[in-house]
Amino acid sequence: MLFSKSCEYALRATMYLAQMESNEKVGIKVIARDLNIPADYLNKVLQTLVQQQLVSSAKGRNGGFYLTKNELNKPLINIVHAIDGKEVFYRCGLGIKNCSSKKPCPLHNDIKAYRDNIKIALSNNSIASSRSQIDSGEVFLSK
Amino acid sequence: MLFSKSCEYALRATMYLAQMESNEKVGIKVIARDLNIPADYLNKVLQTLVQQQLVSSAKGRNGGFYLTKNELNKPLINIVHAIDGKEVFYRCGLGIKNCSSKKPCPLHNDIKAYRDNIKIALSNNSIASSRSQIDSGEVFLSK
DNA sequence: GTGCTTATATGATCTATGTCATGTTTTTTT
DNA sequence: AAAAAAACATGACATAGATCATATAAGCAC
Repeated sequence: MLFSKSCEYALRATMYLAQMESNEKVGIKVIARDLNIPADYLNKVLQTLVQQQLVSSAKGRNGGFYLTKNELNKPLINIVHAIDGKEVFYRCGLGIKNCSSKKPCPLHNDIKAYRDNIKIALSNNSIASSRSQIDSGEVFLSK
Repeated sequence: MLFSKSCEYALRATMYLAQMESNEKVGIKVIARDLNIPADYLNKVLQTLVQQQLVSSAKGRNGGFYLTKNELNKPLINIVHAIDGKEVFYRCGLGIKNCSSKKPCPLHNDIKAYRDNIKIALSNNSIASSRSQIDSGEVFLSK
């Protein structure tokens, strides 16, 4: 439970969109079905991403969600920041207010080391970079 | 937010009790004040630990919570298992049902490494082991 | 044994998160 | 221009987690 459910949905949907051909729009129902996520809820999450200009959308017939080239090149961590904020990577694992590297809690170093790891991975990998991994069957977004 | 708040409280309270002299009982109000946790809520959490025989308690005047030698030697991970269950260490970071090492999600490997390490640290360190670190001022449980 | 102090048990309330439902606006098609 | 299809916006509802509150039971001191 590192990320909120909204954030998990956001990451999966974004990676899903990254698999599409450039500018191919996908309707919310299709995304929701493919990823096994409640459509109305995912809709709400994606709206937030659209507002933050991390995902694009088009209304009307044949409309849907899609990623521009510019958006594809943004790091995945932007999605996390948009939904869960930056705090997820810094909050003390024991909930201690003044926990820091100078005054660490007993779990601080272990938790920091590996949270940093995820943070770096999400910062270095663009949204687009997940595409090749998924295409090759190396990793999966659903069964 | 790796652990639930209840679990954070449980870990902190247990480490706190580990600092006491053998068999010294501490009332809930004192623990709650020192750790800056709502007393009634912490009370509930500690009751669970008592039921699971991870913490001991005594009723009546001069009663309170304490740790036996046997309890001091148990690994910290028992606390996590008692409150949050074993699942915390295994649930997919993107909430994908069938995520596994054989069919990993894009974040699987990064998250796995992160959590395994914490799991190992909590498994290898006994409740008592936190005492020396805290005594020496190396780590802290509150400001 | 009486009274006080403490844990124990239970449940009510609050809050945040997640889900569902409805209506509105925009765009395309005919 | 009308109709349909889609995102957009808003709010109601459900659930779980966290907090607060009250009553009960057990043990100690005198």
